[in-house]
Amino acid sequence: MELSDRKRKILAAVAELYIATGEPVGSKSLCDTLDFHVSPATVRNEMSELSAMGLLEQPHTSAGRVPSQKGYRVYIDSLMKLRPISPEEKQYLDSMILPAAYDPEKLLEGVAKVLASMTRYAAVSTTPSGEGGVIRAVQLVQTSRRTAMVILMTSAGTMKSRVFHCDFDLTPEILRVFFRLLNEKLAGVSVSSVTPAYMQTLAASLGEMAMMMSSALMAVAETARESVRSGVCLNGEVNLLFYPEFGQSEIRRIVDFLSRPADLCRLLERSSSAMKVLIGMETKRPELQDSSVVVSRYTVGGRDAGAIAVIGPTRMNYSRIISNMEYLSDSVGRMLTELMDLD
Amino acid sequence: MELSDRKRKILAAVAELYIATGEPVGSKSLCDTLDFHVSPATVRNEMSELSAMGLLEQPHTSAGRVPSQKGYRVYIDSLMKLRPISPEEKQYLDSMILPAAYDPEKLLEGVAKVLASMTRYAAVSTTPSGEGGVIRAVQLVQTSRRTAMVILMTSAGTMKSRVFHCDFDLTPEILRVFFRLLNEKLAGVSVSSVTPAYMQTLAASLGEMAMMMSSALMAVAETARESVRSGVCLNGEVNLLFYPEFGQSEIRRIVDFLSRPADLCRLLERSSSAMKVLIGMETKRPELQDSSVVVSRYTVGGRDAGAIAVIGPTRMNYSRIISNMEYLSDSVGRMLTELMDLD
DNA sequence: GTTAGCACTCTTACATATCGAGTGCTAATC
DNA sequence: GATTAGCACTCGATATGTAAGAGTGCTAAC
Repeated sequence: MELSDRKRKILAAVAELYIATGEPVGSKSLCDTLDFHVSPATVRNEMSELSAMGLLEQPHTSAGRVPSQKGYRVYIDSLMKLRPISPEEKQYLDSMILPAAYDPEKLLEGVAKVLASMTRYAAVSTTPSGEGGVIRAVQLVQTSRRTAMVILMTSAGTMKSRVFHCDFDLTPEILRVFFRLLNEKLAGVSVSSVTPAYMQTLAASLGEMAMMMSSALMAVAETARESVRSGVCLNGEVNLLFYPEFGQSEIRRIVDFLSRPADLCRLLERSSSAMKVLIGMETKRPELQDSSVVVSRYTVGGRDAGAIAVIGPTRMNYSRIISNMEYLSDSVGRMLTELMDLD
Repeated sequence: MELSDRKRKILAAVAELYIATGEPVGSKSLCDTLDFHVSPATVRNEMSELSAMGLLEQPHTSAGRVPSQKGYRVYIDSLMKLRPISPEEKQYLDSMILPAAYDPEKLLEGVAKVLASMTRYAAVSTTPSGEGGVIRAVQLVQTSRRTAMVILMTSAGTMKSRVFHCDFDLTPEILRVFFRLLNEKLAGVSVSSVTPAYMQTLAASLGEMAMMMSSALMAVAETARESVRSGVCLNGEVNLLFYPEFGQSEIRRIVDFLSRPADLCRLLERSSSAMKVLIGMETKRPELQDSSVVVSRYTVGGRDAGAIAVIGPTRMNYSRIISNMEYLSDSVGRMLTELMDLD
């Protein structure tokens, strides 16, 4: 179905006005915002046709129009003008994420936080998964008399740490021996294969040394497990309170959904395009039928690695969100790529 | 003012019934729960007197009674029976915090999370502050070709890490030299004195070495700064949505308050007793006039170090919360004390 | 001191009336 | 043929009125 130029302008104006105010848009107020002169009656005729085409809908007969999901789709895909990110926004985003730039986990946590505070919606980020990568190095540092930290780096750019405790006093000597041993045995090994069972067999081959360091071995297994899983950071759920279209019960349902990492991850799954907008039921989740999700995937070293996303009401400021997210996922990708130093 | 035994029982019953149901309690339903027989009329007379004493109040004339802030105070201070924590609860709490037992930050984060999920209220925890402590050790570990992690441990039991980036390739040799240097210069130095300015003067004394490692020096200053500050972990704000006495606007006000770490910290400030219950306006915060806060401070090595807290409606299940929190703050204190190995 | 009885109060729910925003349709106009 | 003014109509929002019900306080009897 063709859309006349005027219809396109009207649809865009309805979308933008509704996004800005949250009120259904009537023919009269719409006329004021159009850049060409027509009477409300004409606008009414056009809107009536847009309704017939399924692009606009009315909450009730005597109310103004609101974009339908299909309407949003058209608006986003072909009408919306992407407002490029402003220098101030850029600077703000940079200042918030740069301090954690070299620690993937902290970085993605920071990204979720800044995204939530900037957009005033709920934000999610996933840390890159080490799946498919191999262990690049294991570090071992004493942190107190009987505790030490294991740090495990993978070729996929992940870095996980864990502190463990021993029943005897650690010495630099012990740590050095164990460090050499760990790296000998594990460097180059695929992360996913380092399960507790694998560590068990490794332990068996170590003789009495293994007994001493069983907690360390378990800590390594644990970091490996965490490296494989991609972590999910959630932030700003409470921002949803600020949108009157969400009642308490809706927010509860949404928040409940967001608190289930598995479901959340499925929502962010990789797709053909880096940027994806899911409107209402396009999410295929009844909990999100009145929400939209903007997902932007980032790449590390040219490979898809994780995603950042924003969840808010369908009446979302897509143009602003998208430009901010493009910048952020780009930054994240660059930072993490730099960390990998594949060279 | 003396309270007859019967009045005490009635006040306690009103409090408990109201806490359980959220509905103002009337004389009739109250009669059913009392363990002695009196008629509703008698109960009414007693309740009327309790109202006159300011221990109960009525939302409106034709409604049941609700404990006043003073009423809750009396209930908590002298009527409430502390239900000891159950083995199942203990096990659940342990299972959630043990994995992170040896990392103060992760531990307190975990505590806030488990506290929120267990109580269904909002939960806060503060990480121990290193203020007044001295630097015990600085560790330096390579994490990739051009990045390394600084880990700073203090005598107060804090441990902070940060990854930094260099413009040249790091070698074990460089790190070893720099490690020795850092520990020579910083071990035993008071954490609070390690400001960026301090690092500047330190750098000056290092000659060309300093130029190379300025990012490392800044990272150390940064970890020192973070060690001094006690971090605040917030969790479960959205749980407040489940209490009908909070409307959207109240929740918004509360959440807004909770998002200001400085204000939040003031609320948790140390006090004479380890466990403190603040009811409504006792918090001295208008945002929390309908909320209660239960604060439990934990000690590390015998010294007050931080706090965990729960924020919920005044109609809070104090008895359960308090016993859970006692156990948790005790566990945290013990774990962190073990970490310090002051010996 | 306790209790039954009753009038009174106040909230809640439901029905009814009114107002107004916004529409769709028709007929006149450009 | 497209545009517009005019107007009847719809339906939500708001206000008002009534009835039901929960719970009280008071009085008088036990």
